[in-house]
Amino acid sequence: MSETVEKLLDAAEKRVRTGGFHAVSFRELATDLGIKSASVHYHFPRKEDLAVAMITRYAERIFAALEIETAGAVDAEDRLHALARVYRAALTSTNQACLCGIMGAEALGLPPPVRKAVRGFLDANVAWVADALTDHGAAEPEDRAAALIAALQGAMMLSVNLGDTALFDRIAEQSLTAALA
Amino acid sequence: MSETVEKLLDAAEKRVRTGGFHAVSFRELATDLGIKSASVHYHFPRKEDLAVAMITRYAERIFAALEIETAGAVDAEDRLHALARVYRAALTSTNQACLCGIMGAEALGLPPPVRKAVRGFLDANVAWVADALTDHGAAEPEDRAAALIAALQGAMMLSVNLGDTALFDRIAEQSLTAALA
DNA sequence: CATTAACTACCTATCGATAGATAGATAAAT
DNA sequence: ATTTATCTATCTATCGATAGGTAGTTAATG
Repeated sequence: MSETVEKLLDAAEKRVRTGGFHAVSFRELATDLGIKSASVHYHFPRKEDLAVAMITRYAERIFAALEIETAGAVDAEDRLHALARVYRAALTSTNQACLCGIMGAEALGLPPPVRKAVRGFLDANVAWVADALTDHGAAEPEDRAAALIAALQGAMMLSVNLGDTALFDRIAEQSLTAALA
Repeated sequence: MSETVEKLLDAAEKRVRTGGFHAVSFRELATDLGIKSASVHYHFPRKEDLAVAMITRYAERIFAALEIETAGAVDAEDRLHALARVYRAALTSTNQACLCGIMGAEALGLPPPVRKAVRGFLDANVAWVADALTDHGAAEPEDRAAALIAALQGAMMLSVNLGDTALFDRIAEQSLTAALA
């Protein structure tokens, strides 16, 4: 992936996480990089191409971070705490919620390929947690996993809106305990 | 409130809950009602005026529904179940998530008055739950209330994205149990 | 009662800005 | 010579917003 593409995805992600998919324009991204909007179209013909690439990269980054954070983790509790740390890092680094939490909120208004990519990310997250909970011997691991992801995504949204980053940690702690009970 | 204003707010709410604040235009709303966009500006000079009115009406509707659903409810469990029913009705009536959950996701890109209104709604919801949990004698009722609202909001987002409305119910049941534990 | 004033709810017409997108040229690198 | 990455220039469509006008209703005044 070229440097320009990386910078474009950086700029786009920042803007989407600020105001959503429809709050981003090719001209703004071009200005961010000091190029022309036509040049952005060279790298991403349509806006949905940009969005899908952005989500793909985001997903890879999150799961790579999960890989690192779970190094040496054996039991489900450690693995879920690793997940909370990864989510927390995504939240606190820029004080913005999860990219796919935000695009998930506007899902019904997204171009189908973008919506599909968002769903893929959310599905993969739920499956990852369900895996851990299955190892833990929890009852109905799929539903518990969905509940945990919902709580963490909601916690990010709430923390941003109430201007209380630490709130995420307090919610995460409760939700993890509930998931493992 | 005039009939036209009501219809405008209906149309706007439907569209915001589909794609967010930035996915709504005065022209589309005008077309929905069979009038001209200039006439929409007559009722709501700026877009943020429309959004704030929409949130205000939404909040009133939700809290009125809560009032009805909690009729006769004494203990916290019944009151929280009433909350879940109200949220569920908001979700299943149009298969769209909470208006303020969606606008909360794009909070950082909203005009300040709109962001403030969204925050007010979320704050009021947390406070309502905290009230019930305080009566219930729960430890740290504020944090538990925030966790429940986060879970319910996240559950709506997840249910819409995964195309599984019943998932909301399963997450809500778990979250309510955790909040009351 | 008749007239005037004010108000409501729309209209036509238009503004400058911006949206996503495309064609074709240019210059450098492989 | 081909590919890559950018440019200039432009297109159509739409954006939020404003100015100014027109019926129809209501309220106040003489």
